[in-house]
Amino acid sequence: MSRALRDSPRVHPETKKRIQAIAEEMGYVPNTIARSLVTGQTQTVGLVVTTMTDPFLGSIAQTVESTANDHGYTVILTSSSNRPEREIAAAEMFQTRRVDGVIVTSSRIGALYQDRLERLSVPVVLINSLAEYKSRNIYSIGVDNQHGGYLATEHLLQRGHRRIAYVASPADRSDDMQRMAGYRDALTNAGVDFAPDLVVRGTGRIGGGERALPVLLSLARPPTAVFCYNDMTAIGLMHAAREAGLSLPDDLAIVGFDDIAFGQFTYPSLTTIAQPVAALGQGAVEMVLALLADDAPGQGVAANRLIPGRLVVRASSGR
Amino acid sequence: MSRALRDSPRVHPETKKRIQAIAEEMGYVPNTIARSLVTGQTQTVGLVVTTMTDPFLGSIAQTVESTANDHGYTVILTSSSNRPEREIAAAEMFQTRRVDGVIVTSSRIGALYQDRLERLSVPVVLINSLAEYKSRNIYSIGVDNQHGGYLATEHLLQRGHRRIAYVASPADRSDDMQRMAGYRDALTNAGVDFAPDLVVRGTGRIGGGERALPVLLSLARPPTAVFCYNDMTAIGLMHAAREAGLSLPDDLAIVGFDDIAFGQFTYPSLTTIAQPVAALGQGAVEMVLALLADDAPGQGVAANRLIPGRLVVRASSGR
DNA sequence: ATGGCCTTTGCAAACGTTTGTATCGCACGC
DNA sequence: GCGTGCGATACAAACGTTTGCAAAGGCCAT
Repeated sequence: MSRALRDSPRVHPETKKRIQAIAEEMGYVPNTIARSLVTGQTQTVGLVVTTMTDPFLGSIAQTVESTANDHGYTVILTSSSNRPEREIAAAEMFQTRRVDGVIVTSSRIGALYQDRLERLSVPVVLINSLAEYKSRNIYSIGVDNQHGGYLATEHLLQRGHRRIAYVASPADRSDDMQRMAGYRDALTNAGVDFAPDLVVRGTGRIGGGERALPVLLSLARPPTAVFCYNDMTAIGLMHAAREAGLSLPDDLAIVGFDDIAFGQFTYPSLTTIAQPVAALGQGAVEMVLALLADDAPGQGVAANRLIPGRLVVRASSGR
Repeated sequence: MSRALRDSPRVHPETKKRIQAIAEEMGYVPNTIARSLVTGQTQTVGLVVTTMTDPFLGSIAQTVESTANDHGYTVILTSSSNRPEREIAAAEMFQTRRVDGVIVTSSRIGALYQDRLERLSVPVVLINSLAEYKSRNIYSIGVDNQHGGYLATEHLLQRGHRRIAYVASPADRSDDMQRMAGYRDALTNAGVDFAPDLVVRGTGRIGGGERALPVLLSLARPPTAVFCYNDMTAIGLMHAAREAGLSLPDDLAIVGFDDIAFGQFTYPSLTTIAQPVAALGQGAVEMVLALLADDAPGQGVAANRLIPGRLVVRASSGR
């Protein structure tokens, strides 16, 4: 009977119609569980996200869910809150649930975590993160952070700024390092010396940006412009600057990274590097699917991808 | 062997230890699929969210995932984008995947959709939404919208405002109607006549707030204060007002609803009604679990709940 | 030595599918 | 009348668990 509802070669189209009608009438609903047990496929991908509270990650989750759905796959959601034990637990859960693939966003992939992911022996695609070491079944897709950092800094340089600070993310995240590399490249290209004291470590969240302001203002020669690791940081920084009575963007020009929707509505509106959100979410799902379809890994759709970001000029970087 | 890994009564603790050690050594990972097939429980709840892009819904998703996880349940995510056909598809998917329960957020539950949900014959808990008609297995938890609307309006009245507008959500959503009822109650209580032209329909998103401004300003007697259906609407309205050269909050006092994180960082910072996000997400999961544990529906944890919101006073409503 | 209790071990049914193989009936062309 | 090919029909194994039942073995009190 399963043939009548799915296969074609062996069963006459008309009989198929008839059986489907009867099934419908009886209120028959196929049981994916049983199906999965025998086929060894769950038509399921696991998604790990650090926090859904961040609207950028929310957008990623949205496109991942949507394109997975379009391909007949279901998404199992876990949020790690950046806590390693939750990440490990998620990996174990994926294993017991026999997901067909895994997508991880914006996490720093520690050795322990990577080990777990590898042992799943299903395709793993990292969005905006890098594995610690090369691995057979771990692939990645991400924005070109270095290029983005370059664009942002170049933009500020073109506006005439020479003392440009960088408010970084917490630990040594790879995306942060790359954005900073782009920042340094742009400075060097313009003949501006890199000054280590102009790099301040934030948190990637609003509070980090707020706390960066006093540090920057206390410098002997404070910056006239700041490139921030992400929009949340930039928003925190702008907020603190306004509280401190600074006039934006005249006293301090600011550029963020991500292009979250709110950037348009901050005051002043936020100049930023737009992440190709749809391309990232969609691309990640398509990579997983290609790898499942046994496409040659590392080639075509299944190749690691680096997608350029786009400078979005608004008010916070001056006229 | 399954007894050794789970049950206690029949197997000696020491033997249990030994067997677990061997299982560990062999790299044995239990197969939830097979387990579900025989037990008829998937340890899974389906979550329907209109869009993950809205940070309020992201927070809800976050707490739902987190507490479900704490109870050993896994979350299957779907976002409906408010499209009925996706909601129907989600309900069908939940059925084929045999989820143990379903949580739906902020959706308007049409008759067709409700019918599908009912046919799942598993507990369904609605967050901030109302079913069209009573049903056996559909329960709800939500913020007390009417009370919230009352608090917001009362606050503006206390600030001396008499012409207070309301920017509503799109269709006849029940939460919108309740918030507006609270708004009217507060006006009546203060002896202020309700003026229908002071109610403008928005979209629940930023654009709706932006488009409401010209409508309000074109009135013969424009409002001096506005209560908005939600924070996104308020942010759009504030943005448009600033663009129009109005000085906030002096020219226009504004109150939102939800208390999304960004409200602290808008300019001016946003006075709003805080939703009890954690209580909603956690409560919804606990209701599903209580209903699964066969607790008497409608009583104790399994009773429909209405949780009060809280007025958060910031700058946008004036001093 | 016998019976009773407890722990361990073993076996098999069941869950709801997919999938391979076998059988059957039937119409067709030779 | 006979092989051929095709669609329908039937049957059974397999997927990896849980769970009930039976049997076996050890220990103790009688």
